[in-house]
Amino acid sequence: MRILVVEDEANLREQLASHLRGEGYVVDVAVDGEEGLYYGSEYPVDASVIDLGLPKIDGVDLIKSLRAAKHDFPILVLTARSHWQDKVGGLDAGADDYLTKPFQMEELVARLNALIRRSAGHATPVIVCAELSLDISRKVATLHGNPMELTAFEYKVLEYLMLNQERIVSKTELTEHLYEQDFDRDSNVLEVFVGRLRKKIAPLNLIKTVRGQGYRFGAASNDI
Amino acid sequence: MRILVVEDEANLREQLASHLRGEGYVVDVAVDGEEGLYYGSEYPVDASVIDLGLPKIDGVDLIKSLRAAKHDFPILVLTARSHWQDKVGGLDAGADDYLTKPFQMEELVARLNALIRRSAGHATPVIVCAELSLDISRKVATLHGNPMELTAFEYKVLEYLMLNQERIVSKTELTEHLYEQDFDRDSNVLEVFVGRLRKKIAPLNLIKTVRGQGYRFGAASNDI
DNA sequence: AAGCAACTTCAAAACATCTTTAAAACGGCT
DNA sequence: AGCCGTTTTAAAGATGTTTTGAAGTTGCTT
Repeated sequence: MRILVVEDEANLREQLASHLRGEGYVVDVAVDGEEGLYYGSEYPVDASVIDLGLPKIDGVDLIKSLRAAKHDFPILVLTARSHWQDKVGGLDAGADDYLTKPFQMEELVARLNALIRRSAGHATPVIVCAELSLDISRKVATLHGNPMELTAFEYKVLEYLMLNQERIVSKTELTEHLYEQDFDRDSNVLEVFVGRLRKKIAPLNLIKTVRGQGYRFGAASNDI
Repeated sequence: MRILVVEDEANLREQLASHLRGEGYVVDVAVDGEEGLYYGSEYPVDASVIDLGLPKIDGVDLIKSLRAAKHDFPILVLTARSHWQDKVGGLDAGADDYLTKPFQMEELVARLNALIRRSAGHATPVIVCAELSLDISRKVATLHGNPMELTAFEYKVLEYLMLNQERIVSKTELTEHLYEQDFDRDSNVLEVFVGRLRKKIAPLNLIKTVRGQGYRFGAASNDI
């Protein structure tokens, strides 16, 4: 999952970036509203953390611009406690949630997780498909009731596919959401991971290949 | 479908070309306005992506020249965000849509798809003919309500025929729009594909042969 | 009936995807 | 820091599907 962080204060920015990377997210960082708008338009971000007090373009204006440009990824705004009233402006502009500084990283991660999950159309933190279920908040997959042994990357691939189930997800889309930008276009890593996932969830045939287009996760037997 | 890309910046040009090819388009690339005018006049392009800031002939002038030469394929212009006012000049010159840089490839592809479809005279993304319907945006054909299993090329042929339904489409026209320029003139590939399509949509007789001229797609029983 | 255009069938070539393997990178540990 | 086990990546070969070329058949048209 790709997160855009827009924060001018260097310290907090680095802390956010490194913590989110540690959680397994791909992170783009922007130091001001202008850069934020650029990254938001250029990359397929899944969610964003935006500080309201920003140079060049103010946080509220950034959110308005992003929404005007039809970018509908979830936005979590950060406000200083002394300006907590600002949050109303942020939510009005199109943000989805807010957090007043200072805050706990755990809480930010939890909220971000929830936002991403809901924006993919899942109300609950557990996605179930046949005998396989995925607990997004705990980052655990369960097969036939037993927790699966997945590596970090296997989990990420499975999570992305399950969050977008029944939809064809191209390899390009997967790499864009799961890797930092400089990624070798003609590598076969994803095929290897899909292969491993298939082996682990066998005999369930939940990950279908749509030749020339990508993969589609789902229990549906009929093609699309 | 044949797309003309006119973009001077090498990086973006290659990205555009490879992404569009990945989407199944035939792509001609031009590095400046002069080349753009040449390709636009020489090849039967279905749509074009033109950057406004171009060497030799400026994007706006290129569009004017193309329109003056009665080329009426849809044009999508790209403008830098800092010169967003340019888009007005582009649209005035005869462009059909615009996108400010930076943008996401998915959006460009979606807009291009819509432009091509509308220029063929279809307002909605789903073309229906008898029991057969084609969803251009999802690239899926449906027969009697069931999704059809079409290979990439079968789909392309069907799409071209359905977009130009009731009109006689020659084999030359099909090859020019569906293949890169170096194509063996006396191959019978198209006959093979039309044969396969007919078999798959049988018993519907929607693809008629007009001997000596080409194929005509449509439910109409009377000849033209 | 001859000539030509279009159709059908089949197999080779080209291509995308999958599998396997091993090397490289990483993380935790002393 | 250096070692060891694990995870990720690269590479190469196997498999399966799609596309193409070729040869033969059908069937209009004159």
